Amino acid sequence: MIKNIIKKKILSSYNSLSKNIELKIEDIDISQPKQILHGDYATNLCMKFSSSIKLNPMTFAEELSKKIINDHGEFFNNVDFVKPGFINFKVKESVLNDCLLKIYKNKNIYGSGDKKKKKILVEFVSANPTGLLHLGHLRNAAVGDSLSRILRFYGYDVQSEYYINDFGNQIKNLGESLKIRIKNINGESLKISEDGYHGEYLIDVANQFINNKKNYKLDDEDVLQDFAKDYLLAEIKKDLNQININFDNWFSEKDCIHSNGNLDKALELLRKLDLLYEKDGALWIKTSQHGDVDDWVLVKSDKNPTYFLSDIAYHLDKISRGFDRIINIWGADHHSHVTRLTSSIKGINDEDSLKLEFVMIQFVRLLKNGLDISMSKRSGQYTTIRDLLSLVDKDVIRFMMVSRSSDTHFDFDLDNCLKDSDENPVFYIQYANARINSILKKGCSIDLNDIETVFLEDIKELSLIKKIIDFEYVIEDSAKNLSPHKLAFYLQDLAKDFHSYYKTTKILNNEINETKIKLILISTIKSVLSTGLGLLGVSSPEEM
RNA sequence: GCGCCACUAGCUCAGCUGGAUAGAGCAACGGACUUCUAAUCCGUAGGUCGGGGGUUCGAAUCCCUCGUGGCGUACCA
Repeated sequence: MIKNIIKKKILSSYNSLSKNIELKIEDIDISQPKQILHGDYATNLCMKFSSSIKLNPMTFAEELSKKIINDHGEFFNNVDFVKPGFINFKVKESVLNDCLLKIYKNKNIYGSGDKKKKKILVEFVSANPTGLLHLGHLRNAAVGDSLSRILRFYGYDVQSEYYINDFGNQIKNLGESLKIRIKNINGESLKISEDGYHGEYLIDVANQFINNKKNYKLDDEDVLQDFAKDYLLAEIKKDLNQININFDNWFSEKDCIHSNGNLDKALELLRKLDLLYEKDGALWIKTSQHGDVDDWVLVKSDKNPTYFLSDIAYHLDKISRGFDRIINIWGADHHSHVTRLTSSIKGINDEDSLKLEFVMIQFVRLLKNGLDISMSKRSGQYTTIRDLLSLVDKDVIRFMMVSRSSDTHFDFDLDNCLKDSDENPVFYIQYANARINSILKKGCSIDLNDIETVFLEDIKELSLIKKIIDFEYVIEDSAKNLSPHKLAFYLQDLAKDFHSYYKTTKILNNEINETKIKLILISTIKSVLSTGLGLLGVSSPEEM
């Protein structure tokens, strides 16, 4: 809002200088200086365009800044030009106050973007239904869900989707492993094969199977597979639900790809485009023609399709559903699949390949007492989400998992998260929210509806208003860069500024008008905090 | 070998679509509770942005190169 207003003012002043180059509003960048003495906002316009305008940056900045302050004195307190050619803006206090009041009156929707009329599909987690979700899936889940929420809030029509790999070798192995567990319970001493599933959870599944399927026989593979898959999928949903994640779509590979003839359709399409060839009895795709270093097998010499063929068919299905953008959130261990898939789609339709976007999630390690406990010693399996939930609050888990850039490795330190103090940023933010709530409750008899103007001039209050104004840009930044961690950092900043303000300023005091205005300020902060936390899937308790 | 990601304060990390004196939290040190929640605040200290080159008015940011670590590199999924 405010940045756009500034851009327009710069542009109108620039235009009246009649230079040889025409500037567009997109050419103007507004940044926020780190140093307070540089003002509230700044632009590098004069350095950026000095050469094309054929003026020394400082001369240009001097001319333009003088013109701006002359034209728009009602908006700016001050417009400075400084070396090496920045123009710094100090916005009038009344402008900031007007912003605050406007935001307060729209606080329920503040920060949300205009409707974009674009559909986005965000696919994430998509763990095989052959076991419980573990640490490796957790960061993916948190990032995917937060991102979906942020993009939706920013104005996109977003659908979240979980792709269920319920077809192929893994499921076959699952069924066989279950069979052995059932036989074990019945007294047969058999061992699960090396590529089977050794986790103890299958013992539970086996017991359930025995109880639910009276007179069962173990010769029907499908029955065993389906039972195990359905059981584990239900457990996965349960765990996701625990951390506040609910998918819009659950997409079954078996039902929506294999049973629908989508594999053949994909092959037919690829064949028509001359992207296939046979070698050594297998069917290959010419991905190397469209950016990959290698070609890949789609149908093995034993005539079974590879996973990659299903993946292509799946993405063709996504595309056919009319999404403008298709975002895949994948573990970094799958990064080699990115080129493979985009090359395939590029071969089919280059424009479609542009719709594919990827967020790669680097590994998380779980630390306790400085030691890596990602892998449970007892079972040799990764720590499950369920195990983690028994140790750490779900809000802390959700927040911590999006508190770092996705493409950096992340050590999740349990010791810090178990403390209810400074080291735990989630409590810090929630505490700010709770503190505000406490004041609002105490002052609930005060009517704020009759306030028509606010006038705050304390430096802390003004910088809080600016911080609130930032929220809109943080959402934009997070959405455009697919980076929920930017929001996480912002919320910590805002909470910090509030705590500091709280310490030095009495909100409820004898001066009723002043109290009202301060209440408007903190109530807006509370609203931003809880909106922001909500976008990260974190709750905002009213009391702590 | 090749590819992807990372390397910034003691630790964990922001900043990377080039901008002003490189930031935050924790840890360390020193302060603040007759106060709307001290789960808080204020202050001090802490840096060769992995090394080296280049690009330009300007590089943590872009390019090249080397090093270190993680992850990939299937007719598995």
